[in-house]
Amino acid sequence: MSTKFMIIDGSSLVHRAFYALPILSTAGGIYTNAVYGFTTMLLKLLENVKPDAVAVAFDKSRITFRNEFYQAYKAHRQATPSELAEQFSYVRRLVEAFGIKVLEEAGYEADDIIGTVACQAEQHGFDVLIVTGDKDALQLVKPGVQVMLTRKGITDLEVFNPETFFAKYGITPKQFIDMKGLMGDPSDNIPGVAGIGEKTALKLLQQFGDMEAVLQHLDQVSGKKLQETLANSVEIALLSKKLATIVCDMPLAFEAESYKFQPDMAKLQELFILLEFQSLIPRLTGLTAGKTIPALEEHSLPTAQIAVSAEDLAEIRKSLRTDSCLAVFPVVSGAVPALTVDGMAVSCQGQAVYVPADSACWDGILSLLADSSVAKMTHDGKQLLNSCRQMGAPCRHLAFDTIIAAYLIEPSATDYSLNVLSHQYLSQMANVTAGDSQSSDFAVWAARTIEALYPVFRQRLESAGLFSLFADIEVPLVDILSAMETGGITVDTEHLKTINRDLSAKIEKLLAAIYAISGEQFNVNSTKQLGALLFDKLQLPVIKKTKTGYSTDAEVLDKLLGRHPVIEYLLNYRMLTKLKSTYLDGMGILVNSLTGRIHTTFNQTVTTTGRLSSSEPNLQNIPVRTEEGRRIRELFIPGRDWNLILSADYSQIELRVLAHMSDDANLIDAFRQNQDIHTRTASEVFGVSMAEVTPPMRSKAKAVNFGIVYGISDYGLSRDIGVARKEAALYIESYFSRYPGVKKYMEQSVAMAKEQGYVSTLFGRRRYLPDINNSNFSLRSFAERTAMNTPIQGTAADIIKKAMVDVYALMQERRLKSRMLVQVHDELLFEVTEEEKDEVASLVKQAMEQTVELSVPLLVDVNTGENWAAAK
DNA sequence: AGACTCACG
DNA sequence: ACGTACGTGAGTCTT
Repeated sequence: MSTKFMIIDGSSLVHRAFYALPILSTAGGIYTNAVYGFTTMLLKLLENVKPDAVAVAFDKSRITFRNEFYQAYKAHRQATPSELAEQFSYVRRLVEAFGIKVLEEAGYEADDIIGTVACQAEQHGFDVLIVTGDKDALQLVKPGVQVMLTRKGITDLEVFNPETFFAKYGITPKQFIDMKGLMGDPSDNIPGVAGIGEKTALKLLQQFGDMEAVLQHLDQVSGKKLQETLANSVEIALLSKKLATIVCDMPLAFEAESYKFQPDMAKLQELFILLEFQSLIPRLTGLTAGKTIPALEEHSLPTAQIAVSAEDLAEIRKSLRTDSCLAVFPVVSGAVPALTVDGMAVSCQGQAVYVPADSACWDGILSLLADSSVAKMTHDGKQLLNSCRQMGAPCRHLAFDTIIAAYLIEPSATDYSLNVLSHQYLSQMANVTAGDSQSSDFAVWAARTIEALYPVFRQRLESAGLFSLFADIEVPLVDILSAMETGGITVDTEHLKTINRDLSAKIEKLLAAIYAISGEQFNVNSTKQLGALLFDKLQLPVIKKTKTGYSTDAEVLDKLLGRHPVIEYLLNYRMLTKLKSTYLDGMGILVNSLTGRIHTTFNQTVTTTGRLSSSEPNLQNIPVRTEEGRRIRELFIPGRDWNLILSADYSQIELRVLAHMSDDANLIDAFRQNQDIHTRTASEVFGVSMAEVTPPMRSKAKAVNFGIVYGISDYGLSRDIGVARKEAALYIESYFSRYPGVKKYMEQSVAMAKEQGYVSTLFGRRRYLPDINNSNFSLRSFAERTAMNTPIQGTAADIIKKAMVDVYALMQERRLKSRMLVQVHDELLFEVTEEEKDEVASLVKQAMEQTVELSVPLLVDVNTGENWAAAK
């Protein structure tokens, strides 16, 4: 197989690109259109030609040896515009990052270097390809040397070999020089013989062969006039030919090794980011595949099952610099706690392999994962860590998770799949195997894509001030959530069955009573049928309507209480069936039959505020508000090797955060004195002493406090506490006059959102509010309330997340057996041993209260019990 | 798939 | 005059 040598006329292509593309510049004002055009061409060439050796030649100066004997050579050329001149240094840096040798010599044009190197390479047995936009280079075509010429623009390319050249021009490449000598070339200021054009030159050369032959046999030239013209122009003809001749014997040493193409992926990514070539980054990943590392080349990518040897992994390990990351992407099936790992793709600087779990060098992969000196990046680190926990293999030093990065950059997005991210951030086409995340091809693509996304995300995180939140809180939390999911929480299944039987009996009785009172059997779960009974047959007053009919929700039923005996039964029925279907039946089937535990999924990228969410089952909405509901909490018990459930919850964390962020003196005072905040608010709003606050006053004040946190509106408050809107407005006015700092803070939050388009938490987490200036009242109001609520809810979320990181680290440090089980926004749940109970209680309380220092103290209540209900 | 209802913070 | 309290997930019925 022959080896390919590609020589590019950098000067020519950059000029072409500059004039072919509209002026582009980065946000920082760097002009990039020529660099961009050149880079896309270079990438395309590397992809299509797959050269083994590459060089790029540049003109070094305007003055060359040709000026020595002909001053006017290229003299009338316009000066390079500064917009283009500035781009050459970036082109050079790019070429160097690509690991491509740059050629330039004082006194010579790029063409001469190209001619010289082309001849040398051809003599060394290379297949040479010259790429240029300058037709002059066509004279270099010969067996073993092809010229690729840009036609119009920069994408249309035409390849010439001796045959295709002759077919097109009817002369040989060597004669091309004679043509130019005779005709001249106005663009280069080559004079040529006056009065000889293309037709005549062609005729002469076809008859005589070359210029020298023409001049020696002037007598044989047809036409007296032409003979005279030529005779008078011998010197100028020979000079013109000399000017047009590309030098092929410059004194240049040829070292084949120095032209070997070896891209530096890290440098390239850096430059692409700098120049804002995001869309080109993924093209880098294909560059070196199976190319530069011989050990990998043998098992050439990307076939599905790749046998990888220990040496291959050693190569990867070798190419891992201390500041570089290993991208990993596991292929898994099933879910926690019955997860199977089929294999894993790993990639380092574009060199990727897929290793099946049953292959000989799987241990090599596991040792890479366990090696804390090798930083890992992945997409969905929790999945990776769950996989490792499943195998009982440690995975150390998770440094970057693209799913978390994408979430922090854009928390309102709903789809953080790699496919979407590569499209969104790398402008990459959808991966064809994307539907099959089980496939090894997908995994290899995924690992490379993660690497390509890394610099983009890293830069975005840093420029948005999100990196510390990312690296110090969110990424460490990934491992903790994985541990919590894998560990699970034990459920008392016997007790579950008992409660379920009990509930079923009660529901059956209620159902019978409902049928008896209403005089008909119907589906009570159907709001449509229930509405027909209540509002058509029984003629009860319609309190509220929904889009599709009558509303029958608890609020409506509450208002109908006493108007008909069936209402009370319905309310109870609703409550009990909810408990049964969602919490007993629904959760029951999710208890693992082997471990007796439930393994929820904690989602770290769902909420727009920064909170976690929990699903399958949702352990963050286990009933607590009613007596019947609290029985569900009795089902959550410590595992066999533990003794107690410990619960630690922040007291009024959101209002404390508000006190801190608003810097309201009155609110701060309330918390510094550790007063009952709702009583204090009642005293302020109603203008009475705290001792005079009555229970209804306190309850109203409590609603006001909630309203404040949610982004208050008189309408919402009036609806919640059942007073006239005017009265609600009065409470709000009164509140703000007593807490002016809070009022100012809320106004600032909205103003900030309107100005910069987003609001942020104490830790820098952002939420964008595109509707904040919308002319639609409803949408705008919603955005305004969000602007008030998100910094508070989000900061509280930041705080408990940071506390989890602190608590987990301390528990590991002290090698405690007790384990963190669940997070419920302001509460952490643990299973603890009797011996560790006191230590964990004080450790947790301390860590949670001290994780951040606010202008008011954080207060954590800790309780233990034999189950979740008892730990209150 | 969307609406409704209801569980939690 | 406008018309929603903020953030979630799950079960059930209807279309």
